[in-house]
Amino acid sequence: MPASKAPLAAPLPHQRTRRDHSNETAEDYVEAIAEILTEKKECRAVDLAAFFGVSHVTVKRIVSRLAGEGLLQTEPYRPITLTRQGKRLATMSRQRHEIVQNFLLAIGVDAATAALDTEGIEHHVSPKTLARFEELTQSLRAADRSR
Amino acid sequence: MPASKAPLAAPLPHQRTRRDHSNETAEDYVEAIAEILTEKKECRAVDLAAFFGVSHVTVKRIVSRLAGEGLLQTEPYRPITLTRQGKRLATMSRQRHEIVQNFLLAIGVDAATAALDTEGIEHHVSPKTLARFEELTQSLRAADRSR
DNA sequence: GCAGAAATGTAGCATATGCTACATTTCGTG
DNA sequence: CACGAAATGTAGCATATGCTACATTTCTGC
Repeated sequence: MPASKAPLAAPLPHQRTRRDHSNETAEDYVEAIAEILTEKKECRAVDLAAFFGVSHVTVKRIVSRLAGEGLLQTEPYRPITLTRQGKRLATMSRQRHEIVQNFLLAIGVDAATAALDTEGIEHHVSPKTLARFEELTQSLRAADRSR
Repeated sequence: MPASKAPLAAPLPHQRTRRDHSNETAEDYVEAIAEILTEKKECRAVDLAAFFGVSHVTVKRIVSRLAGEGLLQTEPYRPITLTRQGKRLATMSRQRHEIVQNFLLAIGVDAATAALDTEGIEHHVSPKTLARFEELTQSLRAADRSR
Protein backbone atom coordinates (compact mmCIF):
# COMPACT_ATOMS: atom_id res chain seq x y z
CA MET A 1 0.00 0.00 0.00
CA PRO A 2 1.35 3.45 -0.99
CA ALA A 3 2.17 4.68 2.47
CA SER A 4 5.28 6.30 1.07
CA LYS A 5 3.87 7.55 -2.22
CA ALA A 6 2.19 10.70 -0.95
CA PRO A 7 -1.49 9.64 -0.90
CA LEU A 8 -2.66 12.92 -2.44
CA ALA A 9 -4.72 14.02 0.52
CA ALA A 10 -6.72 13.25 3.61
CA PRO A 11 -6.06 9.59 4.27
CA LEU A 12 -6.51 9.82 8.02
CA PRO A 13 -9.49 12.17 8.41
CA HIS A 14 -11.77 9.72 6.69
CA GLN A 15 -10.61 6.94 8.89
CA ARG A 16 -11.67 8.98 11.87
CA THR A 17 -15.01 9.69 10.28
CA ARG A 18 -15.67 5.99 9.79
CA ARG A 19 -14.53 5.01 13.24
CA ASP A 20 -16.84 7.59 14.77
CA HIS A 21 -19.90 5.84 13.44
CA SER A 22 -19.86 3.25 16.19
CA ASN A 23 -19.84 5.96 18.83
CA GLU A 24 -22.71 7.81 17.22
CA THR A 25 -25.13 5.05 17.97
CA ALA A 26 -24.01 4.90 21.58
CA GLU A 27 -24.47 8.64 21.97
CA ASP A 28 -27.84 8.62 20.27
CA TYR A 29 -29.06 5.82 22.48
CA VAL A 30 -27.91 7.12 25.86
CA GLU A 31 -29.20 10.55 24.92
CA ALA A 32 -32.57 9.11 23.96
CA ILE A 33 -32.75 6.99 27.10
CA ALA A 34 -31.96 9.98 29.28
CA GLU A 35 -34.62 12.02 27.53
CA ILE A 36 -37.23 9.31 27.85
CA LEU A 37 -36.39 8.88 31.53
CA THR A 38 -37.08 12.55 32.19
CA GLU A 39 -40.64 12.01 31.09
CA LYS A 40 -41.52 8.44 31.87
CA LYS A 41 -39.58 7.18 34.89
CA GLU A 42 -38.89 4.04 32.92
CA CYS A 43 -37.35 3.32 29.56
CA ARG A 44 -38.36 0.21 27.68
CA ALA A 45 -37.10 -1.17 24.40
CA VAL A 46 -40.42 -0.22 22.83
CA ASP A 47 -39.84 3.39 23.70
CA LEU A 48 -36.50 3.39 21.94
CA ALA A 49 -37.95 1.53 18.98
CA ALA A 50 -40.63 4.22 18.65
CA PHE A 51 -38.10 6.99 19.19
CA PHE A 52 -35.73 5.84 16.48
CA GLY A 53 -38.32 4.31 14.20
CA VAL A 54 -36.68 0.89 14.17
CA SER A 55 -37.85 -2.54 15.23
CA HIS A 56 -37.54 -3.70 18.82
CA VAL A 57 -35.14 -6.37 17.62
CA THR A 58 -32.67 -3.81 16.40
CA VAL A 59 -33.01 -1.95 19.69
CA LYS A 60 -32.46 -5.13 21.64
CA ARG A 61 -29.22 -5.96 19.91
CA ILE A 62 -27.81 -2.46 20.24
CA VAL A 63 -28.87 -2.23 23.86
CA SER A 64 -27.08 -5.51 24.54
CA ARG A 65 -23.94 -4.20 22.94
CA LEU A 66 -24.04 -0.96 24.89
CA ALA A 67 -24.67 -2.90 28.10
CA GLY A 68 -21.52 -4.86 27.33
CA GLU A 69 -19.69 -1.56 26.93
CA GLY A 70 -20.83 -0.48 30.37
CA LEU A 71 -23.08 2.34 29.27
CA LEU A 72 -26.36 0.85 30.45
CA GLN A 73 -27.94 -2.06 32.24
CA THR A 74 -30.76 -4.46 31.52
CA GLU A 75 -32.14 -7.76 32.69
CA PRO A 76 -34.50 -9.95 30.70
CA TYR A 77 -37.93 -8.35 30.35
CA ARG A 78 -36.83 -5.41 32.49
CA PRO A 79 -36.53 -1.71 31.70
CA ILE A 80 -33.28 -0.09 30.66
CA THR A 81 -31.21 2.06 32.99
CA LEU A 82 -28.09 4.11 32.40
CA THR A 83 -24.90 3.40 34.29
CA ARG A 84 -22.91 6.25 35.76
CA GLN A 85 -20.78 6.19 32.65
CA GLY A 86 -23.88 6.15 30.44
CA LYS A 87 -25.31 9.15 32.28
CA ARG A 88 -22.09 11.02 31.84
CA LEU A 89 -22.08 10.36 28.11
CA ALA A 90 -25.75 11.31 27.88
CA THR A 91 -25.14 14.62 29.61
CA MET A 92 -22.23 15.47 27.39
CA SER A 93 -24.17 14.48 24.29
CA ARG A 94 -27.15 16.54 25.28
CA GLN A 95 -25.02 19.58 25.99
CA ARG A 96 -23.28 19.30 22.67
CA HIS A 97 -26.61 18.77 20.97
CA GLU A 98 -27.98 21.95 22.50
CA ILE A 99 -24.94 24.00 21.65
CA VAL A 100 -25.16 22.97 18.02
CA GLN A 101 -28.89 23.49 17.83
CA ASN A 102 -28.75 26.89 19.52
CA PHE A 103 -25.99 27.90 17.19
CA LEU A 104 -28.00 26.98 14.11
CA LEU A 105 -30.95 28.91 15.48
CA ALA A 106 -28.72 31.88 16.25
CA ILE A 107 -27.47 32.08 12.68
CA GLY A 108 -31.04 32.16 11.44
CA VAL A 109 -31.85 28.58 10.53
CA ASP A 110 -35.51 27.78 11.10
CA ALA A 111 -36.36 25.54 14.02
CA ALA A 112 -37.38 22.47 12.02
CA THR A 113 -34.26 22.52 9.87
CA ALA A 114 -32.06 23.23 12.87
CA ALA A 115 -33.47 20.25 14.72
CA LEU A 116 -32.97 18.00 11.73
CA ASP A 117 -29.47 19.16 10.88
CA THR A 118 -28.36 18.98 14.48
CA GLU A 119 -29.17 15.28 14.53
CA GLY A 120 -26.72 14.66 11.75
CA ILE A 121 -24.07 17.18 12.67
CA GLU A 122 -23.67 16.89 16.41
CA HIS A 123 -21.50 13.80 16.43
CA HIS A 124 -18.92 15.34 14.16
CA VAL A 125 -18.29 18.66 15.85
CA SER A 126 -14.98 18.74 17.66
CA PRO A 127 -14.56 20.52 21.02
CA LYS A 128 -12.69 23.35 19.32
CA THR A 129 -15.42 23.99 16.81
CA LEU A 130 -18.02 23.62 19.52
CA ALA A 131 -16.32 26.36 21.48
CA ARG A 132 -16.55 28.65 18.46
CA PHE A 133 -20.19 27.83 18.08
CA GLU A 134 -20.83 28.88 21.66
CA GLU A 135 -18.93 32.14 21.31
CA LEU A 136 -20.64 33.05 18.09
CA THR A 137 -24.05 32.20 19.51
CA GLN A 138 -23.39 34.67 22.32
CA SER A 139 -22.13 37.37 19.96
CA LEU A 140 -25.07 37.02 17.65
CA ARG A 141 -27.54 37.16 20.51
CA ALA A 142 -25.86 40.25 21.89
CA ALA A 143 -25.91 41.90 18.47
CA ASP A 144 -29.54 40.98 18.16
CA ARG A 145 -30.41 42.56 21.48
CA SER A 146 -28.69 45.83 20.64
CA ARG A 147 -30.34 46.01 17.26
CA MET B 1 -46.51 1.09 19.45
CA PRO B 2 -47.08 4.66 20.66
CA ALA B 3 -47.99 5.98 17.26
CA SER B 4 -50.91 7.72 18.82
CA LYS B 5 -49.33 8.29 22.22
CA ALA B 6 -47.08 11.21 21.25
CA PRO B 7 -43.74 9.45 20.72
CA LEU B 8 -41.94 11.95 22.94
CA ALA B 9 -39.81 13.37 20.16
CA ALA B 10 -37.95 13.04 16.91
CA PRO B 11 -38.92 9.67 15.52
CA LEU B 12 -38.46 10.71 11.92
CA PRO B 13 -35.32 12.83 12.04
CA HIS B 14 -33.29 9.86 13.16
CA GLN B 15 -34.66 7.78 10.36
CA ARG B 16 -33.44 10.37 7.95
CA THR B 17 -30.05 10.44 9.59
CA ARG B 18 -29.67 6.69 9.18
CA ARG B 19 -30.90 6.65 5.62
CA ASP B 20 -28.37 9.31 4.72
CA HIS B 21 -25.48 7.05 5.57
CA SER B 22 -25.72 5.19 2.27
CA ASN B 23 -25.45 8.45 0.34
CA GLU B 24 -22.45 9.60 2.32
CA THR B 25 -20.26 6.90 0.90
CA ALA B 26 -21.35 7.72 -2.62
CA GLU B 27 -20.57 11.40 -2.11
CA ASP B 28 -17.24 10.67 -0.50
CA TYR B 29 -16.23 8.41 -3.33
CA VAL B 30 -17.23 10.56 -6.29
CA GLU B 31 -15.66 13.55 -4.57
CA ALA B 32 -12.45 11.62 -4.02
CA ILE B 33 -12.42 10.31 -7.58
CA ALA B 34 -12.92 13.81 -8.96
CA GLU B 35 -10.13 15.14 -6.79
CA ILE B 36 -7.75 12.37 -7.80
CA LEU B 37 -8.60 12.91 -11.45
CA THR B 38 -7.57 16.55 -11.24
CA GLU B 39 -4.09 15.46 -10.31
CA LYS B 40 -3.49 12.13 -11.95
CA LYS B 41 -5.50 11.80 -15.17
CA GLU B 42 -6.49 8.33 -14.01
CA CYS B 43 -8.13 7.00 -10.90
CA ARG B 44 -7.37 3.44 -9.82
CA ALA B 45 -8.78 1.43 -6.97
CA VAL B 46 -5.42 1.70 -5.23
CA ASP B 47 -5.69 5.46 -5.20
CA LEU B 48 -9.03 5.31 -3.47
CA ALA B 49 -7.77 2.67 -1.05
CA ALA B 50 -4.90 4.96 -0.10
CA PHE B 51 -7.16 7.99 0.06
CA PHE B 52 -9.65 6.43 2.43
CA GLY B 53 -7.23 4.18 4.25
CA VAL B 54 -9.14 1.01 3.48
CA SER B 55 -8.25 -2.14 1.59
CA HIS B 56 -8.62 -2.39 -2.15
CA VAL B 57 -11.26 -5.05 -1.62
CA THR B 58 -13.51 -2.66 0.21
CA VAL B 59 -12.98 -0.11 -2.54
CA LYS B 60 -13.76 -2.66 -5.20
CA ARG B 61 -17.09 -3.60 -3.66
CA ILE B 62 -18.20 -0.03 -3.13
CA VAL B 63 -17.09 0.98 -6.61
CA SER B 64 -19.13 -1.89 -8.03
CA ARG B 65 -22.18 -0.74 -6.13
CA LEU B 66 -21.78 2.85 -7.26
CA ALA B 67 -21.28 1.69 -10.84
CA GLY B 68 -24.59 -0.12 -10.52
CA GLU B 69 -26.14 3.12 -9.32
CA GLY B 70 -24.88 4.89 -12.42
CA LEU B 71 -22.40 7.18 -10.69
CA LEU B 72 -19.27 5.75 -12.23
CA GLN B 73 -17.92 3.21 -14.69
CA THR B 74 -15.32 0.49 -14.59
CA GLU B 75 -14.21 -2.54 -16.51
CA PRO B 76 -12.05 -5.33 -15.16
CA TYR B 77 -8.51 -4.17 -14.48
CA ARG B 78 -9.34 -0.72 -15.82
CA PRO B 79 -9.33 2.69 -14.17
CA ILE B 80 -12.44 4.29 -12.74
CA THR B 81 -14.30 7.10 -14.47
CA LEU B 82 -17.25 9.19 -13.38
CA THR B 83 -20.47 9.24 -15.33
CA ARG B 84 -22.18 12.51 -16.06
CA GLN B 85 -24.35 11.88 -13.01
CA GLY B 86 -21.29 11.07 -10.93
CA LYS B 87 -19.59 14.27 -12.01
CA ARG B 88 -22.63 16.26 -11.09
CA LEU B 89 -22.75 14.72 -7.63
CA ALA B 90 -19.01 15.27 -7.22
CA THR B 91 -19.33 18.94 -8.10
CA MET B 92 -22.18 19.48 -5.69
CA SER B 93 -20.36 17.62 -2.94
CA ARG B 94 -17.21 19.61 -3.46
CA GLN B 95 -19.07 22.89 -3.41
CA ARG B 96 -20.85 21.96 -0.22
CA HIS B 97 -17.59 20.76 1.26
CA GLU B 98 -15.94 24.08 0.51
CA ILE B 99 -18.78 26.13 1.88
CA VAL B 100 -18.70 24.23 5.15
CA GLN B 101 -14.95 24.38 5.42
CA ASN B 102 -14.76 28.08 4.59
CA PHE B 103 -17.45 28.74 7.14
CA LEU B 104 -15.57 26.94 9.89
CA LEU B 105 -12.44 28.87 8.96
CA ALA B 106 -14.39 32.13 8.96
CA ILE B 107 -15.63 31.58 12.49
CA GLY B 108 -12.08 31.04 13.68
CA VAL B 109 -11.61 27.30 13.70
CA ASP B 110 -8.03 26.32 12.91
CA ALA B 111 -7.34 24.78 9.53
CA ALA B 112 -6.62 21.27 10.73
CA THR B 113 -9.75 21.06 12.86
CA ALA B 114 -11.86 22.65 10.15
CA ALA B 115 -10.69 20.08 7.61
CA LEU B 116 -11.41 17.25 9.99
CA ASP B 117 -14.81 18.48 11.12
CA THR B 118 -15.89 19.26 7.60
CA GLU B 119 -15.40 15.63 6.66
CA GLY B 120 -17.93 14.58 9.24
CA ILE B 121 -20.34 17.46 8.98
CA GLU B 122 -20.73 18.10 5.27
CA HIS B 123 -23.14 15.32 4.54
CA HIS B 124 -25.60 16.50 7.14
CA VAL B 125 -25.92 20.16 6.29
CA SER B 126 -29.21 20.96 4.59
CA PRO B 127 -29.43 23.53 1.78
CA LYS B 128 -31.07 26.02 4.11
CA THR B 129 -28.31 25.79 6.66
CA LEU B 130 -25.73 25.86 3.92
CA ALA B 131 -27.17 29.13 2.69
CA ARG B 132 -26.77 30.61 6.16
CA PHE B 133 -23.21 29.40 6.31
CA GLU B 134 -22.45 31.20 3.08
CA GLU B 135 -24.05 34.43 4.20
CA LEU B 136 -22.31 34.40 7.52
CA THR B 137 -18.98 33.63 5.92
CA GLN B 138 -19.38 36.75 3.77
CA SER B 139 -20.43 38.89 6.73
CA LEU B 140 -17.54 37.76 8.86
CA ARG B 141 -15.06 38.34 6.09
CA ALA B 142 -16.45 41.82 5.52
CA ALA B 143 -16.27 42.58 9.23
CA ASP B 144 -12.74 41.29 9.26
CA ARG B 145 -11.70 43.54 6.41
CA SER B 146 -13.12 46.65 8.06
CA ARG B 147 -11.50 45.87 11.36
C1' DG C 1 9.48 -10.81 -24.77
C1' DC C 2 9.57 -12.23 -20.15
C1' DA C 3 9.91 -12.22 -15.24
C1' DG C 4 8.70 -9.88 -11.24
C1' DA C 5 6.00 -6.11 -9.39
C1' DA C 6 1.76 -3.82 -9.11
C1' DA C 7 -3.04 -3.78 -9.49
C1' DT C 8 -7.40 -6.27 -9.54
C1' DG C 9 -10.39 -9.89 -8.73
C1' DT C 10 -12.43 -13.68 -5.72
C1' DA C 11 -13.39 -16.39 -1.52
C1' DG C 12 -14.56 -16.29 2.92
C1' DC C 13 -14.93 -14.24 7.41
C1' DA C 14 -16.33 -10.44 10.87
C1' DT C 15 -19.20 -6.56 12.77
C1' DA C 16 -23.05 -3.23 12.80
C1' DT C 17 -27.51 -2.35 11.61
C1' DG C 18 -31.95 -3.34 9.60
C1' DC C 19 -36.08 -6.66 8.98
C1' DT C 20 -40.04 -10.50 9.65
C1' DA C 21 -41.77 -14.43 11.93
C1' DC C 22 -42.42 -16.87 15.80
C1' DA C 23 -41.67 -18.09 20.96
C1' DT C 24 -41.79 -16.60 25.62
C1' DT C 25 -42.59 -13.69 29.51
C1' DT C 26 -44.92 -10.05 31.97
C1' DC C 27 -48.74 -7.05 32.79
C1' DG C 28 -53.52 -5.53 33.13
C1' DT C 29 -58.13 -6.23 33.46
C1' DG C 30 -62.29 -8.47 33.86
C1' DC D 1 -56.63 -15.72 38.81
C1' DA D 2 -56.67 -16.44 34.38
C1' DC D 3 -56.58 -14.87 29.72
C1' DG D 4 -55.37 -11.77 26.18
C1' DA D 5 -52.41 -7.96 25.05
C1' DA D 6 -48.03 -5.95 25.32
C1' DA D 7 -43.29 -6.39 25.71
C1' DT D 8 -39.22 -9.01 25.10
C1' DG D 9 -36.45 -12.67 23.39
C1' DT D 10 -34.71 -15.80 19.55
C1' DA D 11 -33.92 -17.49 14.81
C1' DG D 12 -32.73 -16.44 10.49
C1' DC D 13 -32.14 -13.39 6.63
C1' DA D 14 -30.40 -9.00 4.17
C1' DT D 15 -27.18 -5.06 3.25
C1' DA D 16 -23.05 -2.17 3.96
C1' DT D 17 -18.56 -1.96 5.30
C1' DG D 18 -14.25 -3.78 6.94
C1' DC D 19 -10.42 -7.50 6.73
C1' DT D 20 -6.80 -11.36 5.14
C1' DA D 21 -5.34 -14.73 1.94
C1' DC D 22 -4.84 -16.26 -2.42
C1' DA D 23 -5.65 -16.13 -7.69
C1' DT D 24 -5.38 -13.59 -11.84
C1' DT D 25 -4.27 -9.91 -14.94
C1' DT D 26 -1.66 -5.96 -16.39
C1' DC D 27 2.29 -3.24 -16.45
C1' DT D 28 7.38 -2.36 -16.35
C1' DG D 29 12.06 -2.77 -16.89
C1' DC D 30 15.66 -5.38 -18.34
